[in-house]
Amino acid sequence: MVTSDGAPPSLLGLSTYLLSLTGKAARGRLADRLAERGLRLWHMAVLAALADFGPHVQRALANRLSLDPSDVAKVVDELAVAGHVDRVRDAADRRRVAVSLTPAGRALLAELDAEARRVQDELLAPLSQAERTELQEMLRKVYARIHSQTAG
Amino acid sequence: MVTSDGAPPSLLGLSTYLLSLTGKAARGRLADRLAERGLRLWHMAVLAALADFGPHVQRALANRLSLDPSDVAKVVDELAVAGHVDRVRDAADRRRVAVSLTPAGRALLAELDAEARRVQDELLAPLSQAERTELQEMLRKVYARIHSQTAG
DNA sequence: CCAAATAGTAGGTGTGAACCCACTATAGGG
DNA sequence: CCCTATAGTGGGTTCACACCTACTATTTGG
Repeated sequence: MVTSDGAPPSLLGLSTYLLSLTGKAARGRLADRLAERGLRLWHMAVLAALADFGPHVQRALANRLSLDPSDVAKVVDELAVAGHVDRVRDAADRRRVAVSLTPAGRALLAELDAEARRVQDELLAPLSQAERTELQEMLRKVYARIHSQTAG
Repeated sequence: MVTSDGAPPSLLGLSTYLLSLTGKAARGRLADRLAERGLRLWHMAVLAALADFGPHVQRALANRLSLDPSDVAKVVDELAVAGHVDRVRDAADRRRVAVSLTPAGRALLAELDAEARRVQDELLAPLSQAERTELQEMLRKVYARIHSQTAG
């Protein structure tokens, strides 16, 4: 009867599985940091979208982040209550709500970004700088494919 | 007001985030395939552990897979009902239950492995063979670190 | 000017995952 | 022989996430 530990090699031979394990670790650690501030990953994603592209109508946020509009409403609401984003009703089309970053939101995002980089340093510690760059590039390629498939 | 789509670059610049996105995609696709057979990832993990290391006492499975013993019981129960594993009460220590693969279970695992490789080919399509090998190695290193940290 | 489409929102559903506790059966040490 | 530890198990909790539906307010096209 086996008592030794260690994950099954036949699973670790599958990049799919390895990717899902490391992804889970990355997600989990990042989520933990965010949870300390009462936030979830989507809060950070929304802040990042606003920082990168400026104010969005909620519908646009939903499209960009591939998140359900009703879930966007909830996330935005929480961010607004906390003072990290502003919501202003569009005067021309009163159905629309423009969401924009507040200075507090921008500052928060900077902190979250720093946290994420700390998680990253910790997670990718066994990799050289060159390897990290390579990994980043490969993941980008893979992500681009996933994303285009999802969109198309 | 922004209307274009595409994820925020500031997120895609974080390997942590990319890893979590690609990991989610990998996990999701694999889980979908498994779901078609009424299985979840843990079922596959248990089958793989048994195939790689032979029969386990449930406690040992729990340790190896870092899964709660009570959850192991549930997964093993489902596999046993489906005829993929055998459970036999240890004669020497009647508290223990030895779990082993049945031929059906071994066959199932082979199919699941093939599915996983198909998912992998699809997911890693944008990468060359050399890159896939590199990715695999890097992920292994990262995983090894995660695993040792969790264990220690 | 009305019908249809659209933006936002409230509320609810189902699922996987990660835990936790209590309980039974059994074993083993003092 | 009893006390404690251990294996397995059933049951329940909490959480994030992905969805879906119904409804209001508003705009727009015919």
